[in-house]
Amino acid sequence: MTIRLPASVEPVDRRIQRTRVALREALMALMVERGWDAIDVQALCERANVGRSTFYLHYSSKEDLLKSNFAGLREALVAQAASEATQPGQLAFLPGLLAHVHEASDVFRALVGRRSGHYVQDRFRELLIELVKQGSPSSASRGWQSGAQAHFLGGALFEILVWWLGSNRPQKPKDIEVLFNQWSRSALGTMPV
Amino acid sequence: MTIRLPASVEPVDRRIQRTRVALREALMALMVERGWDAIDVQALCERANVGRSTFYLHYSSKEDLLKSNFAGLREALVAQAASEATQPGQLAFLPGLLAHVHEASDVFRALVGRRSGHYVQDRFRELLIELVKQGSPSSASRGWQSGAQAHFLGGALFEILVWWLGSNRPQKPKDIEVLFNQWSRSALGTMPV
DNA sequence: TTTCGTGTTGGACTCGGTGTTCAATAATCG
DNA sequence: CGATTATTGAACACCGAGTCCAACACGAAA
Repeated sequence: MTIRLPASVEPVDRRIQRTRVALREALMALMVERGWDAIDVQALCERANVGRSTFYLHYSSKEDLLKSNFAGLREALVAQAASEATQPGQLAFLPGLLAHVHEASDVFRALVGRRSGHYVQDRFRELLIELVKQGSPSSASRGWQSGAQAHFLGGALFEILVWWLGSNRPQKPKDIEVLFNQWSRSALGTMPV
Repeated sequence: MTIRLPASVEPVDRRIQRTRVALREALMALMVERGWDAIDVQALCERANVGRSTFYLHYSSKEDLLKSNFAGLREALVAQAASEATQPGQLAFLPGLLAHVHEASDVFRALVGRRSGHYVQDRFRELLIELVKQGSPSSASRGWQSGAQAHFLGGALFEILVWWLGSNRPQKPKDIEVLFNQWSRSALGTMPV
């Protein structure tokens, strides 16, 4: 159930690849141990062993760096959701997402936790909403309500994850899945109106 | 249905009151016209016509200023929810909240919109979650699930508001209320399990 | 291997905002 | 009125962002 990240293909020069990988890993590590807000470009470069001017040759800011790495996660989740058997009245990508979050829980805890910057959370929330929008049975969304529905479910899912990762009691991914499916039934249109 | 803000009582000296009010109003105005991120202490003081050193005598940062003003909104909403007739299976504060948001929609659009800082959004989301936690029928929350439930509903509500305020089509508060109540039924425990 | 092109480096520099201090001043309260 | 307390603005040190550039190092192709 492991989801493989980017492996993007475009760049040619090894030096470019090395610096980008180094910066990505530095970002992950620093996010886990410091939290987003406490990261500055200085520290990023020191950890990645990269010149500060080099950083700006690749990214315009730490936000830019994060955004470009998110694209990989996004693609992985979308692809994984597409290959999943679609149950009616459930979100296809949910099991995969939960498993992934469970595996890399320290990273996601950093992504979403209280110490993590609000910028990061926002990007992640947007990602979830978009996943819901693509993955939910469109039969239940009548016209203008579909946008609201995606926001409702995406917001709920995001906050459930926040709670889950912040909770000291170790719930299993399946527990969360059951809980979410149960609570979202009336929003997913499985219920008689 | 207008909700009156603070009018907090502790301070005595008029000068203190004046500067605090001026700073609050400057904050609101600047949030609407610039967005949270683009606000710095400098601008806050200029707009409020207050010395910069004076600012730091009252608040340690713009975050601090915001937080202390949020407390007022919070109390107002809680009080208003308490005076509302509690329907089973519905959130008591919802109509009041929606009306308030509808009235001051430009402020809330600034609070929650894309240009608004992520910090602000987070504070507001926390507020909603706490309101849900207090206002939801505790009968439906069995043990450890109650925290998850509050997060689920709070997150969903927050995102619905984001969508509403970002939507160009003018939905009425009542529309949103109906929508939310319908979609949250299975999470509020009104449904047979 | 050599050469050419390109990525990298670090240091210096400007810019802007932060947070603090202090003595002079102004307003409030009793 | 007089004592108290808040406000002011200027000066200051500090830090991180972002830019620039000449020297350098490394990778790719010949």
